[in-house]
Amino acid sequence: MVSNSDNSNEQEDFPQEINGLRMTRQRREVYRSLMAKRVHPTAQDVFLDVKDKLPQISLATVYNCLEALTQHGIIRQVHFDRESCRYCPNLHEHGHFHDQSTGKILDVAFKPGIRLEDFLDLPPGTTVSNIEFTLRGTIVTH
Amino acid sequence: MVSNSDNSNEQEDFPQEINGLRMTRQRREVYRSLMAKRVHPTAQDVFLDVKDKLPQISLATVYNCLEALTQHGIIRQVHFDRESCRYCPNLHEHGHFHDQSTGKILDVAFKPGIRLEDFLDLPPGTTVSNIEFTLRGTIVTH
DNA sequence: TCAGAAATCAAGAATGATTCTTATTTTTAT
DNA sequence: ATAAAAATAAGAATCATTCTTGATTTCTGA
Repeated sequence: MVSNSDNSNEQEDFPQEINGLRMTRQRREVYRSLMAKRVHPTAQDVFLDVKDKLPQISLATVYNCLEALTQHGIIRQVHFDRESCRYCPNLHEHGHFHDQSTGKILDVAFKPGIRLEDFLDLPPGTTVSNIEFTLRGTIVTH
Repeated sequence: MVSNSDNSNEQEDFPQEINGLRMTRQRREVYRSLMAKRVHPTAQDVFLDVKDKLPQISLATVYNCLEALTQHGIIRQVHFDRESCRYCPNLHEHGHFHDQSTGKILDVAFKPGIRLEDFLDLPPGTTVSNIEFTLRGTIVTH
């Protein structure tokens, strides 16, 4: 492995730790890539992007980093059917719209103040810990 | 292959065709299984269940049947993260709740008359062709 | 009714995203 | 500075799903 000894000191403008997760060189670049592009990339996409900065990084490490970031609540996974998992650094509760004409994936916010019970018939006693809301369609601009 | 010559006549109480899809012996049993149990089974689950009636059926055929039924709008796929795909014969617009204490998956109806724009900030010009709404959590019964 | 065409099926191989394993390197705590 | 713990790279393994192929069944039109 190439020397990583400057790992923790290189980036003075970046926290050493987020939500209790140590920001290693690899995790930092993976997170940076997600924040900079915001295109809901797959692990493969992130891998290719981060390679410019860290040419020796492996795909397995990208998966490890994405998993660690997800487990610590720093990013979220986004699933469309059983396609490759995508990642999103937007932590606000929101859904995702896949525009089938452009292929782009957009964040879709919930109306402010709305609660699940306002639009869903949930069984009584339900506690929801995780929500995934995905839409497909097209956008007509004129 | 075991003779299938009684294929189309065996079930007099079952339509020969649904939404333009010919109901073969295999498709009929797959669909029957989904309708009878309503537990959102995986392809593997359906395979094991249908084997009682059609011992010679293959997993690939179950996948083919589920795909054909899905393509003809007779059933729907249900996805939780990247777990095995599950299948649902309820065609009403609805979401799915995975109860993490029991492992059960429940259909969750939308409030009657509600529209997406009522609770979502969709970009103008959006046409939604497909919705997937999945929740995880627990239910407290007392 | 019968022959050829089209559709369906079974079985197993192939695919592809993700996870796992292991050896190495880096970081942390003493 | 050193031993223990954590993280990484590389490639093998896994597993749901799809694909391929040859056999079987169903359909269509003489």
